[in-house]
Amino acid sequence: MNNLTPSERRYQKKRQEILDAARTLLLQGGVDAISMRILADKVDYSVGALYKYFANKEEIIEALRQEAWELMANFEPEVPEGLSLAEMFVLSGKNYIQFASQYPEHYQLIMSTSATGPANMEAFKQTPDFMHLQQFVEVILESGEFELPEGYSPFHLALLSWFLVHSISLLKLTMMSNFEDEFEKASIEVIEMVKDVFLKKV
Amino acid sequence: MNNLTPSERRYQKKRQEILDAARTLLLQGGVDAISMRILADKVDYSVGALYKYFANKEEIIEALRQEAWELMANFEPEVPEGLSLAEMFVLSGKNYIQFASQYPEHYQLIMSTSATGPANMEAFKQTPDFMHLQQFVEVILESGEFELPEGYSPFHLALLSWFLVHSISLLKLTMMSNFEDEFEKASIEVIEMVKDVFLKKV
DNA sequence: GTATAAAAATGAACAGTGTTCAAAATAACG
DNA sequence: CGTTATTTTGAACACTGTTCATTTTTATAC
Repeated sequence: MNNLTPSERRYQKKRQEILDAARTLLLQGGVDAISMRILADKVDYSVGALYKYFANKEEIIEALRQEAWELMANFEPEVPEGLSLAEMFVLSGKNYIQFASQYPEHYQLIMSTSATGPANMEAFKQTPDFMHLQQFVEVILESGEFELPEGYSPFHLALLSWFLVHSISLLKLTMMSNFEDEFEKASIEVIEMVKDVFLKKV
Repeated sequence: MNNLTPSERRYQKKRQEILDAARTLLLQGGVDAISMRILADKVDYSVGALYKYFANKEEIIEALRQEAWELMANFEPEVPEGLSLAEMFVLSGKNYIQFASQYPEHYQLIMSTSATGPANMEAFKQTPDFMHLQQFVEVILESGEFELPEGYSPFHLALLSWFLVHSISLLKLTMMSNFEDEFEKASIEVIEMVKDVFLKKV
């Protein structure tokens, strides 16, 4: 069941302990609050010892970013029954925004990916969350509830939707943080307008 | 004409000199490249002397941010004659994105406004660039080229447009920097789709 | 159980960062 | 010129991430 040597087990345990402390610091004061010395204090270690478990600070942050991605992937608030696909379109937008609000540091960590982004458009399209979004958009279009103007593909609508929720989530945490409730309300109205304007005319 | 004392003139001149050097550093390596010691070197000053001209580093950055806002406000690429309002809608989106591409450090400086954002929605609406955008949207709607679904105001369309160009500009500089051309192409198609879907049906 | 070899933890040191402040140099004014 | 203000300096403080020789701990062999 456990084919690791005792020393390997201890190693992994300590590594996780460091990561736990780093996550606590992240949640307390954002990514800038993660300091190697403070981190060493929290896990009752010397500074230098941390570098036996992680090559550098960025590797710790990268591990937390990975965690954040998984957190977002597994974030699935309850979906009420009996909704139309168009209504679910709005709801899933709300859910995305809700995740960012509920886990602001995690969300910002995910989005501050200045280092490693997708290598090309194809790689971005295969990002789990965008792929999921595009598939959902395709379902709505095939159902006939939504209708695209001539010359555009589901990809365009998925990208539009992603721009929306991405913009709203990030702005809510930064520029619009002084009036986030008012901002979110207006933002959701915008999503609803997008829904209405893509609804198939009878 | 010049009612400043010589000492005041020298003071302002030196202040500008510091700001010029700071701008150079900004353009070379982004906001993180602005270091007080390096800055002092560039203007041939001691570190401490800088603090007679600016209270702290953030005040220098804030001054550069102010400059960046003005730069963006005065950024008006040539507009071809004989375009329809709908076509101008797409073009002004392109122009916004072009500014961000042409002045990436300035644009990111503007958008990294985690410190000072508008105090409330009303203040945001009166931001020069958003006000300009909303007025333009109103013109298109009044002309009859665009048509809104029932229950929405020009504000909603202006906000949607702003979300789009904001998202595209920022993503192009960060997450999608590995394939910015491909990304911009797809992004503009999204803007065109938004144009098409709001076009008044005959 | 003890000696030996390997792995891990330490704490000082290095090169940075923004900021402060007493002391020295310069400018302004009577 | 002498006195008072102002300006400039450079050292110091409290941080930051990272490295490394030295010590301590753990694992292995006898």
